[in-house]
This record gives sequence, C-alpha cells and structure tokens, in this order.
Amino acid sequence: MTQLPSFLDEPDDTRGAIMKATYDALCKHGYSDLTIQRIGNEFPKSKSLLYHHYDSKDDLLLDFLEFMLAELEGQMPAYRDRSADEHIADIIDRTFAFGSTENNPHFTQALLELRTQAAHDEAYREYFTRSDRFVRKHVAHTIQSGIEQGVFQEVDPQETAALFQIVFVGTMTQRVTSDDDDVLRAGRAMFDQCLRARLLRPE
Amino acid sequence: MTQLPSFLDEPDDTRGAIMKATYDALCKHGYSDLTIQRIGNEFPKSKSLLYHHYDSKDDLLLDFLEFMLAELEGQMPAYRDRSADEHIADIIDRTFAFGSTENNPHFTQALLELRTQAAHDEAYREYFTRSDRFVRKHVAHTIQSGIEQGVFQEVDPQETAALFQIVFVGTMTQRVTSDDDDVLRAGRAMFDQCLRARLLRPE
DNA sequence: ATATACTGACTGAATATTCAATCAACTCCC
DNA sequence: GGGAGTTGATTGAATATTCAGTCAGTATAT
Repeated sequence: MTQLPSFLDEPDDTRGAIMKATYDALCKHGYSDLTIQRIGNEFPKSKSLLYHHYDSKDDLLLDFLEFMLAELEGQMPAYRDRSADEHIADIIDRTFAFGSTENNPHFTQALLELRTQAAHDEAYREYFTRSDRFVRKHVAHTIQSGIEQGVFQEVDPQETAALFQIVFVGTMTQRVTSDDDDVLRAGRAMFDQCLRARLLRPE
Repeated sequence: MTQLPSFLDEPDDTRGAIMKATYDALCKHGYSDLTIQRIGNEFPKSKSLLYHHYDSKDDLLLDFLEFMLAELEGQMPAYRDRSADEHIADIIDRTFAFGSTENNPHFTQALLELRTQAAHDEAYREYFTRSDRFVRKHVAHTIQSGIEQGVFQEVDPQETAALFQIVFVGTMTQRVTSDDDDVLRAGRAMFDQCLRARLLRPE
C-alpha cells in the first residue's frame, strides 16, 4: 500500500511530470548517480525535452528542490481550533511517522539526499536554512500559544522549536540510513516522556 | 586552528595515505562529485596505484567507510572512573560539539555524505546499522550504571540511548546542511532541560 | 504559417578501468 | 657473495563507457 505521494500522482502538466520523473529517478539511483538520462528514463517524453524546459541539469534540480520544499511546508498541519498540546502531539506524531512505511518513505529519502547536497552547495543550503526557519517559526508559535493557554510551562519557544527541529532531521536521517526500526519507536517514547516532564503543566 | 584529524595526519603506510587522499577529496568535492581522478590528485602517488590496492572505486569507498566508522567508534569517550552523570554530560558535550568549527567540521561532513549513501546502498546501510548499535549500547550501559548508582531516575536505558542517537544524527545533519548556527545552541539548551527534568534524580 | 512541444541522433569532455612496462626489494640456489 | 628468478609497488598511456548538452528537424495546435 505504499504508494506515490498524491502530489506526484498523475501530473497533468509537463512540469509535474518532470518533477515526478526526477523524484522517481532520485529514489531509484540516489543523488550521486542521478543523471539526465535516468530522469529521462522515468519520463514519458524524451530526454531532450528536459532541456526545452530547463537550461541545465542544475537548473532542473534546483527547481525540483523548490518543489519538494513547497510540498514539505504544505504538509505542516494547520493550527485550526485545537488546543496547543493537541497540535504539538500531532506534530510529534507526524515527525515520527515521517517516512514510515505507510507514509511515503521515498519522499523522505529524496529529501535527505537533497539536503545532504547542502553540505557543498551554497544554493541548497540557503533553501534549507529558509525552510527550516519556516517550520521552526510554526512550532515556536504553537508553543507560545500553549504557554498563553496555560497548558505548557514557561519554556523558551525558540529553544523548544529548535529541539523539535533537531529531532525531526534526526528522525529523518535515522529512518532513511539505518535498518534498525526500533530506534525510532524507542527514541520517541523517551522524547515523549522528556517533553512531558519539562513542557506539560502538572494538573 | 581547524586542522586535519590527527588520525589522518602523516600516514606512514599506503592504505593510510589513500584514506587521507579520499578524505581530502571527499571534503573538497562532496560524494557526488568524488572521482578516482580527484582522489588521485590528493594522493602523492599515481592514480593507477589505487587500482593496485582496490578492485574498484566502490571497493575503495567501502574500505574508507569502514575506516571512518572505526575512527568514530574510537572517539567514544571511555567510561573510566567518573560518575554516570558526568559521563553523560561529556557525551552530550561531544554530541553538540561534533563538527563544530573547532572540531573537524569536515569529518562530520564526510561522515554525513557517506551516511546518506545508505539510503540506496545496502552495504552502507549495514555498516551504519552496526555502528549505531555499538554507540547505543555504550550509552545505554552508562544510563544503566547511573540508575544503579542512584543518580538517574528509573528510565528505560534502551529508549534513552535511542533518543541520544536521534539527537546525535540530527545535530550532525543540521550542522552540516544549514547556515543557521543558533539552532544547535538553542536545541541543546532545551535538550539539557528536558533530560534534567526526566533523567536526573531530584536531590 | 507560425510558434511551441517534442524527438533521435550526435558530440566532446569526463570517468572508471585496464594494460604494458619499470623498478626496487627479496628469495633461493651455487 | 652473487646471479637468477620472483614478487609487489608504481607509472603513463590507452580503452571503453557514460554523461551533459546540442541540433536539425518533425509533429501539433492555434
């Protein structure tokens, strides 16, 4: 039942099709073995067409990165009418479910492969720095609300969000690069306990 | 003052020299742009010699991975005669210092680049799965001691070690792939607080 | 008929790998 | 002790493959 992310299913426009092809090729071969040829192979149209829509391989991949980050940010759950602790619980759920067998493991893999390029590529690093900030702001804001609502103790929202960020990328990296599936389950259990101990207001 | 890791300084044997050359080339160009030619450029001897010692590029890189993991495991601080909470504090220190500007940022970068290959390379994944287990066992053992010594509350050592693992890879990934240097500082502050709240026995 | 989407064949550069040939050291026999 | 054979380290040049990018031209839709 592990299917293609919906946002890539049956793309109608050419760009969508190219994104899907890139996604498939990236998952199949990994970033370091990702070639225009291989993207072309996953693409219903011809390889040359890619150059009709993009100036270069770099150009294409940068657009793909933008596409992926937009999707990631779009997955951020809306605050809506829940209480802050329910919302935080949801975020934790999603953090640890991110990339699990039921939920697009390949999306996570692709994202990590892109992310690692940031080690050497200035442009990539800027994208991720920006995207991280967006996510952290969202989390910090939720924490802040929780404090105001009186459900959380008085913690520093920025620092808390930063820890969430670290745990998020840690989960992602761990899931994609290790076979040991118990680490995430166990780590989450302890993370829950720790957060409860520090964050939740005793009733 | 950010110098070469000592374990790569002035290698006397050929293998050591190849490892150093590979390390240098990897840091300089990144995994996806790592070529035999470039390794050869960092190598005092000729490029062809690499094939005398290794069957293929893959073969060489796999040996390099083994080399790096051995080094990583060797960096694990010894328990010695300290109390468990001092030792844990040391581990946290090292976790968040890992790859910081003073401490071989390139080593961390290289390690992450290798690690990401595990996403689509079975052999790499096995190596990291094993290495992770080694580190977790060490941490779990320390926690266990702490509980027996009465300095820690009764937590599950496996779960605690798992959280350490996630935070460790998260720190590593974050440091290498983002420009925002405050995340680690802030995340650590909150992690300290959370751990204290859950782990430390109130005096 | 014009522009836009699209294709398959092609190219030069880069890349991994191989090869034929030195060279230095070591062994073994007399 | 010294020559003859063996082995491993080393090299520069050669080979086969892969890759990003181009181009001349075909289809298609307006």
